Amino acid sequence: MPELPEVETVRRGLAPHLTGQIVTKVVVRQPRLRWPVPEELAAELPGQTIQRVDRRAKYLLLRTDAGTAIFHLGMTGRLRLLPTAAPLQKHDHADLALASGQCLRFNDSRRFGALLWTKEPPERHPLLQSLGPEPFDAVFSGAYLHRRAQGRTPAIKTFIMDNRVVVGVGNIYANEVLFAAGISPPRPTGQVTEAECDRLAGAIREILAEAIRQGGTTLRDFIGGDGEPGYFQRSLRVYDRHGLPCVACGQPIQRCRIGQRATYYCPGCQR
DNA sequence: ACTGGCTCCTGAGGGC
DNA sequence: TGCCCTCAGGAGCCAG
Repeated sequence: MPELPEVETVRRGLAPHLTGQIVTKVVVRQPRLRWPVPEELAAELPGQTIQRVDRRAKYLLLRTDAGTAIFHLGMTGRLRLLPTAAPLQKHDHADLALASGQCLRFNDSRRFGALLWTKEPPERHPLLQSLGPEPFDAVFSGAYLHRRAQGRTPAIKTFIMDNRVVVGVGNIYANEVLFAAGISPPRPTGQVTEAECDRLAGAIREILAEAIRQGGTTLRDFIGGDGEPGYFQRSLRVYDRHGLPCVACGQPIQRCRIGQRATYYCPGCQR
């Protein structure tokens, strides 16, 4: 399940292979993804040179002079560079064929992902325009979080997963970050102190940065297409550890649901 | 302006 | 062994 670190890992893996490449053809086999794949993509992208491969939140942006292709990997999306003639597998929904003879192939079993096309600057796309800061932006800080948190009653966990507040914190990392910061997930957002917001902002940056660093070690798997990174499995301290002893104090990890999401925490370490 | 709940989809895993 | 049910999850969307 790609979270921000995996999307960044995919971007870093793909960028050197895609930058400067000419897209020769777009093949869409299954246009019914999270949103329909726009017909303009296959009409307007071929012939264009990919100038840059960027990331905003969990969106990958392939910029050309005519427009930008936007990928979202959803839950199960995979992007791989393969020979154009590589045999198709189940759920191979789209190919961007390149002048090099390779193709960028999008596979997504659950179809929560997306492939879009915009002629406007992608920052103005409806899906991107109301996104909050990147966790590594200078404007993202404990003071920023604390200011945004004022007067909010829902759980702090829901708050940090809100893309309008900060991007890139999915369910797994929300659990891990709150454990690292020593904050109980159901705490009403407005009750979290400025000192706690400082810890929270720091934990978000550190845990995502560490995950990106570890994701880098599995870069070749993405490109080769025969594996996916398992880095987060090794580092998880609360997620999916229901009933197991807390790594810090030994108390059993508790599980509950917040906003329809599985939530794990240590009642001893998190207040 | 907020906020909680629903929804898309498929595959894994548990229970019987 | 096999079937059925539940669950998982990103994030837009809508109703209250």
